[in-house]
Amino acid sequence: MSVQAAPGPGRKAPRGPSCRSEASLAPARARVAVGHWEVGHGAPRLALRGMRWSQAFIPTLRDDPANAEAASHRLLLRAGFVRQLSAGHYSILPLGQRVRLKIDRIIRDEIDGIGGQQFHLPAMHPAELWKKSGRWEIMGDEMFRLTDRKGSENALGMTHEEVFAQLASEISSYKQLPQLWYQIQTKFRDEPRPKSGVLRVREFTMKDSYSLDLTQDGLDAQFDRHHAAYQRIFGRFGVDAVDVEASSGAMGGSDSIEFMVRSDAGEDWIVTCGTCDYRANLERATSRVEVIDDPDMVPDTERFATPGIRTIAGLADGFPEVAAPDRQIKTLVYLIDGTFTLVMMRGDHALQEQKLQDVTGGIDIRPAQADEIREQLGALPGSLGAVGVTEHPIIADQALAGRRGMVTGANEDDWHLRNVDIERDIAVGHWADLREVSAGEACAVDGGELELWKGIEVGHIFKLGTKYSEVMGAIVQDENGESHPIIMGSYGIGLERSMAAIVEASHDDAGIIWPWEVAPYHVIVTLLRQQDDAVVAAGDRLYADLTDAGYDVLLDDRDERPGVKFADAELIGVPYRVTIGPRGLASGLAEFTTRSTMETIEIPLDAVSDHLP
RNA sequence: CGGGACGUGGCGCAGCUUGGCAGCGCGCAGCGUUCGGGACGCUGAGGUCGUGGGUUCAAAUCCCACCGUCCCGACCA
Repeated sequence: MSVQAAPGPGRKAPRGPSCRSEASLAPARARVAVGHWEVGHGAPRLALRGMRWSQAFIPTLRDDPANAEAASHRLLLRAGFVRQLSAGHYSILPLGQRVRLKIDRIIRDEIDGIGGQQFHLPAMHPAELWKKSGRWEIMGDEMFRLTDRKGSENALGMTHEEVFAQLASEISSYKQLPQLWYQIQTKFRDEPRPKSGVLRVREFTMKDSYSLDLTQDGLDAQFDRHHAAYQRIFGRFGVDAVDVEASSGAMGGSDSIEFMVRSDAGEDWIVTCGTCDYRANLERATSRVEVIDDPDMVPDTERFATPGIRTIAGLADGFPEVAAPDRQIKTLVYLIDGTFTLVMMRGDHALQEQKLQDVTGGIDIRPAQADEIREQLGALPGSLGAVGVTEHPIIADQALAGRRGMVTGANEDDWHLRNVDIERDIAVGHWADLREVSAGEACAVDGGELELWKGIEVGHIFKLGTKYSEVMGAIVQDENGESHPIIMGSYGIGLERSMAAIVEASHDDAGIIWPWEVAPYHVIVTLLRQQDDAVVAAGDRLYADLTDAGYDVLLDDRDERPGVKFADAELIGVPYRVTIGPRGLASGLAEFTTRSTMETIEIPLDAVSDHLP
């Protein structure tokens, strides 16, 4: 049995002998509603209030929905936590909302705990604001834009640096700093491809905080406090969120740390060392490159015919003595904001495009097309090289520094050059780390073996600097009367994504296993034999007592067979189940089942709360 | 944006090749039997077959266009 109709307003308890239960429940509910809603820092429990399943809208599905690949997608759908409205837009159902509220409150608890002040900013922003920061153009198609009746352009906020920085322009003295501002708001991003249920969507809730400081030291301190708060937050979510070095991407900024939950449903690759604590996003990760023995001196470069050869492997096969892959220069061509740019990698190394974007500061980066390359260089990919090229910028990966005796394309199809001495023969404009790390390589820190795994980004903190405060005029005077732009930091956590990450990390074949602090209910009281007055009475009493004690309790009072109730309880993932049936009740006993282990013990009915956290 | 698949009661699907009463399982409603791991019987309710156009006596089925959804890739605070 699964789909339950929502009760109409004022509808009474289900049929059956429940007058007594209503009487006993009423005072408990009223007290819970006012007594447990407000939660201070370090509150032991985040209680909401109880519910009878017979009146709840918990549309569980008996079968797996089609079109749901990721475990979190499948389970959140099947267990009745979310429903899809359209691609990238999900309705959060009551169970999901309870989890989200708990996530929300844990976040507020911890951010308030480091001095955060909560705001609520508009989701829709005037275009001018984004034009001022330059991001009206930078954000491109990823920003939802709309025109109002007056013809004014607007955007749906993807993030709120601009709005907060504009508010910060009202601060004029160092005496008002530092500040920590945050909000929990809906963000809109026109993702080209929403996927994996609630993991990658176009409309989602984010906690975004912004630190405002006079000095770099102040920023560092707030950054570190956030780092610690995030570790506490994800700890309370019950997930292992690994903090990794990251690229700050299009946001600019320096230090950047992402919090990643390991999952194959994730979309980021993370590199970790097996023997030390080095860990980084693949977009940023480095590794130790073995030194290649080069000749001290090489003769002048020399053309040689390479008919039909277009690949690193082909050249290495054809000329094994001179053109091993680590002796070749791979020349890639990119258009970086329209500038035709040569990018050189060692033949056996791969380019990490995000690194290229980070070092060039480019916004629009794409590989050049064959015809564009032929027009500029006179040859097609497979025969390209940078020797003698002076009219285009050349960026080289640092693994090529100082190399001699290299082979590269001659910018003429079917011809290559040998004896290339990079410093001597190529006008490298910029050296940088551009190489993508592979699994099994040696850690740059201690030489340990690097591992690659997929993760879900649930949080990201980074140091913004003064970019937004400068454009928005958030300038303060220090104690000497000198003006300084406020130094900002930016810190985000995705709420629904966190909910999905928790499910990814905590489920089994039967369903979700909610960690205690984020569980929609702490306990489910499962009644067997709905017709048995004694069972109903005992259930009502336990429900009232536990609710009274501050637990979130779901009373499964549905007239269903036991198998259905057990299966549903496991599916929605309530941490503890208390089963009351006529068999045990005769001797005052109930069954107590722990969802995570599925262990069941018999305990006295009046001792249930002794077994709860 | 490129490649692939799909769109038929709430969910999962068949029917389309070969045009002719819109079906099945689950779920839902009523009655009865049952009741500690997704019961059973009987009786019912529920569908613009994604949308628009075309072909035809007749379209879920054939043709065209569009829309939507999912998967892979590109993309991506």
